Amino acid sequence: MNFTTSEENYLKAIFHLQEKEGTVTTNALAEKLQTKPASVTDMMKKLNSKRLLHYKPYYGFSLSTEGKRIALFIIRRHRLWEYFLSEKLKFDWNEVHLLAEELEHVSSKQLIDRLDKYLGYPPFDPHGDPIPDNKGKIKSLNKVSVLELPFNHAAQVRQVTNQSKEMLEILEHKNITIGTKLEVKKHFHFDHSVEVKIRNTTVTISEQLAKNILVTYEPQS
Amino acid sequence: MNFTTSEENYLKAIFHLQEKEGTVTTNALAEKLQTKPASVTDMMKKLNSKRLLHYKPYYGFSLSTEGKRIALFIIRRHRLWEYFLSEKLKFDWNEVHLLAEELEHVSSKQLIDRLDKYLGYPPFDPHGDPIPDNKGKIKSLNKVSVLELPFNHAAQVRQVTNQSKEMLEILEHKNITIGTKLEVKKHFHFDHSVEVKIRNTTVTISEQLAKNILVTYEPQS
DNA sequence: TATATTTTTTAGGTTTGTCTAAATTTTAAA
DNA sequence: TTTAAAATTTAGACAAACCTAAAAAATATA
Repeated sequence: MNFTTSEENYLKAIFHLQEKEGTVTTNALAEKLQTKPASVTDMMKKLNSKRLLHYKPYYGFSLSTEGKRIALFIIRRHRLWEYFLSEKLKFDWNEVHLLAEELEHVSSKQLIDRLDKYLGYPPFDPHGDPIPDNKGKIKSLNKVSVLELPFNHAAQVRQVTNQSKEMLEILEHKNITIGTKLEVKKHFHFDHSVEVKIRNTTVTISEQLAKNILVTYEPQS
Repeated sequence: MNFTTSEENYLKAIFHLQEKEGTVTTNALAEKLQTKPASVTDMMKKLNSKRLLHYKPYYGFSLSTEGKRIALFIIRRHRLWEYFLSEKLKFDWNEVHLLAEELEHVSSKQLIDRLDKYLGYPPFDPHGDPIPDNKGKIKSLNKVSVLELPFNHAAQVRQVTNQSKEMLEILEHKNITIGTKLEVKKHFHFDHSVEVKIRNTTVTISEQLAKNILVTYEPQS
């Protein structure tokens, strides 16, 4: 089955909202897709008739198994292109999203599988988000914020939950990016700031910042 | 200015027909784009009003300077993606066209310029067709068919004008592909077949085949 | 619980790119 | 040069994906 760009964008948006908020409402979806609630309702009827979601007027909607499966493949395409743009074409990891948004709708399975192979089957995209494999499976990591990280554990930055300009500015200044390795050394109880060791230097990070930096680490066995 | 996928396909098709046949007719364009003459007329009006072509009802049409400029950029995108698919993702050079047809409509100039750089500024695509540079300039080669090639000149296969299944079959069998180096040794007057040296072996090629294989060579200085 | 507010849907309209069938113009043939 | 055939355009419709304004349903508030 083939889907239009618009259908794909709806499926992807529903998937993300479902994942993040638990539920999806007509208004939230309209907001996310920069469109009007009435247009969302139109599309819900269409996707419902294609059995990609469960929908009852006024009762809300959610992706069907098939809808989820397709959303995961769209996300796979998106994240592989993001990886390509960042790794091969040397785009900054915060520039790749919009371009991948367009490339993801080229849907040849063979193309994507070969791209995957060419890139060396990367499990995570440049933002630290997992890339579904060619069966739609995602390798999920146990991510915690720097705030929750225990002392003296080697950890690696995986994701930045707030991507405002201000946030990116401070990250750039402190030279923290996806993949950066760090270790928490100390908590200051006065303002809840955190002292962190990065590449043999020590920096202090505010509570707000620490909260928005997600890392992975190996819990002591 | 930004154009729809449909507009871009029309511009590209007109450019190719103009180049190959000299003129473009409504029917020929409809045939090429697998659509109906009435639809072509509709689009001609639209492109005319955008000043991308010169159009007078019943009198025919041709690309304006601006239309040509844009067509060349679309062709640039198409051929760079073809090169990428063939060179990096290891698709066969006769499989890349359809995929490039989709990728070419992702129109970010920055993306294409970086792709170009990443690929090493290739001047020719896997079919031997020239890739316009980032100013729309194409490096044109003096191509001749194997039939017209003088004796004992090292030449290189650049293009195959007939791409039927039958043609590709015989090329594959004889191990001739874009980039293959060859030299003409002899003409047989009886059936106009040509004896050609390829990689230290000698093969005979029929007149029809020789006519459809275009090569470049350095004329004796 | 009745009323006000918010959310969602319906009704009807627009644009883009397509179509078929009919009309018009050009070109070819008698 | 008149007629027949072919090419092209016009007229009117349709599907997809939007929109606005109004109606209906659900939720929150007095």
